[in-house]
Amino acid sequence: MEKELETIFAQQKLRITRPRREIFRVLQQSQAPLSASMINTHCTTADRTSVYRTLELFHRLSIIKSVQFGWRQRYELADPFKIHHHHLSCTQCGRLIDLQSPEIENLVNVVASQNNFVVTDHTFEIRGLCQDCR
Amino acid sequence: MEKELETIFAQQKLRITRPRREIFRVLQQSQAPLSASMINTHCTTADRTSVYRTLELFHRLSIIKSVQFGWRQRYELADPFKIHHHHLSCTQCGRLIDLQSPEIENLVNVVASQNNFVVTDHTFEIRGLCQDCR
DNA sequence: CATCTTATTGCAACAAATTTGCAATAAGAA
DNA sequence: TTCTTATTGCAAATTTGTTGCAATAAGATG
Repeated sequence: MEKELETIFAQQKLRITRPRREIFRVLQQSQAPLSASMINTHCTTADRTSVYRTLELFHRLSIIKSVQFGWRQRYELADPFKIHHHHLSCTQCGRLIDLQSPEIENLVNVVASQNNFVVTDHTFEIRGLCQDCR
Repeated sequence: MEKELETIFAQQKLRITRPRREIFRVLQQSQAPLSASMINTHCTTADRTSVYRTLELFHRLSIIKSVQFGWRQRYELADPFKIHHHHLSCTQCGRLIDLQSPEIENLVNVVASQNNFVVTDHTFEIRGLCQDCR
């Protein structure tokens, strides 16, 4: 996947730098989505400022996507860098269940073409109470 | 819909106050989702603090929901107060197209019951380039 | 309608999160 | 190895979000 990163960067005169590598790795090694400040604390070398700037860059390049996490937002790697999935999220205990569904992928395409949209990404998330908390 | 508000509040010893009314109205009159600070500037009487507190309260009561808007998150009225819908969002120009789809609603229920989940809310969002920006 | 209880507000002071300007640094092309 | 310039780190400024608390005002009650 570092391979893919290089490809993306190569073109638009962007450089693969140490902070960018580190932030990417942090995101990659995390199971759950992370908030900006969590990413911060996981980065030993990259400066706070770089984290924010990199996060925005990654988002613009669709390398990461942001997802709802409780009342706030967090980030995780996007499609080509992670197996595409969605979330079932328990509002009580915070549990996050990954979910894959061909039907959704399908629906995305149908809806998009109906609206003349070129899809780059999508999000599907169900919030509620999990088995244990219901 | 003010009617519904009253019903919700009546029970749990909550009061319908001026700031709460104002914030609700601001949300109601807005086409697009608003950020906390946008809501702030639209409120003439309610204090910043009240806005934050009210937003959290409304969220807990499922009166509003938060949605992705570009890189950040914004709020809009939830189901009973607005027709349930999803978003097609253009990453280029920021355009937001409302979308309704019975299939999604359906899928939500199927997936949820497969996982023993009690659904309280869900999000579906497609990001990409709109007709004009593609 | 006056009164009483207490949920809610506004404010001021904090604390945390995010942004900006800029000189120093280091990718990566030549 | 050199050179260009994208990117970084740092310090300072802003913007966002939070907390404690006395003052206020919903709305229940008589």
